[in-house]
Amino acid sequence: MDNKEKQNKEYQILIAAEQEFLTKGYDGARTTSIAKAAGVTHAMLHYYFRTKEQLFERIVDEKFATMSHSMFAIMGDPSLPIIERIKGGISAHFDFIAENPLLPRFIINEIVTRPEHYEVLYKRISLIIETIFHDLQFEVNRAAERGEIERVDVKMILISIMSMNIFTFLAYPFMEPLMGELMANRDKFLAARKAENIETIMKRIKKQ
Amino acid sequence: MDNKEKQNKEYQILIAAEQEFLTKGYDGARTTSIAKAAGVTHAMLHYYFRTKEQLFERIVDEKFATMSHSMFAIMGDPSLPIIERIKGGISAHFDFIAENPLLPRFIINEIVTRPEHYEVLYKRISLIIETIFHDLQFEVNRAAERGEIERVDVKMILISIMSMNIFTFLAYPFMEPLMGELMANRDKFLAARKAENIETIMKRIKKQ
DNA sequence: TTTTGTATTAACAAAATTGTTAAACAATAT
DNA sequence: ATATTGTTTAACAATTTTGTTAATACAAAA
Repeated sequence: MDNKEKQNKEYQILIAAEQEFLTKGYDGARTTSIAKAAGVTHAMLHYYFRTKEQLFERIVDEKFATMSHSMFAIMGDPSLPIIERIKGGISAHFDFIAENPLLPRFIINEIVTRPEHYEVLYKRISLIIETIFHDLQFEVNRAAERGEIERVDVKMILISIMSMNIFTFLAYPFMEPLMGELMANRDKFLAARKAENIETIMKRIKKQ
Repeated sequence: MDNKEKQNKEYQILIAAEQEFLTKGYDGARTTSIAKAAGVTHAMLHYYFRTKEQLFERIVDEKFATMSHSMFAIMGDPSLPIIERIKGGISAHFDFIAENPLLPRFIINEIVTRPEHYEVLYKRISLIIETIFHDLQFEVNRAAERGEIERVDVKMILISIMSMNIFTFLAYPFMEPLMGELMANRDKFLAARKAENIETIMKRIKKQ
């Protein structure tokens, strides 16, 4: 985004819309509120995007693309030994969500409340997921044959990784007031949580 | 709920409201839609509950109570050996969420979008959590001294348990179309997932 | 059987929210 | 300079949604 874009009203509306939709969801968002935050009259919003629905679609598309990227992060670096690769994958995925902490709730709410809209999208993401699965499962099987790790179902491991990484941010506002000292310092907590997630998965796959 | 209650219009409205609020959230819910589902005119809804907000409060109170119960489930049976106790706690917590699969999303959305409403509630839940923590941490420390398990931070373990158990249901509609065979049969998948969560936590706390 | 309180309906009112339009204005090309 | 095109504003329209009210039916108590 160059300087022109920053002053550009259309762009300002997109920025404000992203914030509004991510925090309040489609139903909770108000086009007037978005316009106000963007510093334009609400007629401008309709001029550029016609309807609330169309503006929303723009944000959804971008957010689903972002989510695809987070899937790639979990894949790790294929040139590393499998243990290091999985460690790196967990860490990269965690960092990715940390930079997009509002993303998981947004995606989940969308999918749950309007599943019918996302059939096309599923096909795109399915391909990514299948590729990651096969590649990782192949490496895991080889390492298991060499006796380095346990023979595990990679799909289950990936679900566990996503669960622990994503839930950290999904439930953060809920847990924070409940956990006292443990979460007093956000950065410190997140670092500890990332280490814990890695440790948990490592222990799950390592040979006893 | 006896037969009278089932025919009772006030009760019918509560049933319909619960369904509507849990699936669509406060903003997405419509009082007219609730009234229609309950088989009454929407004036009746206002007659019994005055405002949408008050009707919502009723549902929120009940759901937060349900959530407190889920916390107790995770505590397990204190008369069992620590390993069995934790296994039982994970299993009971998983089953509890399985019976209330819409609960986590509802609670998280509420807390995130209106944190200011819940200060009173936090105090109540904090007490529960603190009690569970101290009791479990005490048992874990004793078992660690006897060399049965690793010395671990129970708060971290509990967060991991909640993450894996809750995320299963939070993201189910999202993962289901992506996972093909693995999730073809819901009951089978849930059983496998529960076993995986228990296995993961056991490996995390067991002495190598 | 009168009275009293509760339940119910239909019509209406108020507010919020999204969306439209005509006219003014600015920028740019011809 | 003027025509053209795109941008902006203010006022308005339509719809949806929540909430109210007056009239009425009904059931229980006095």
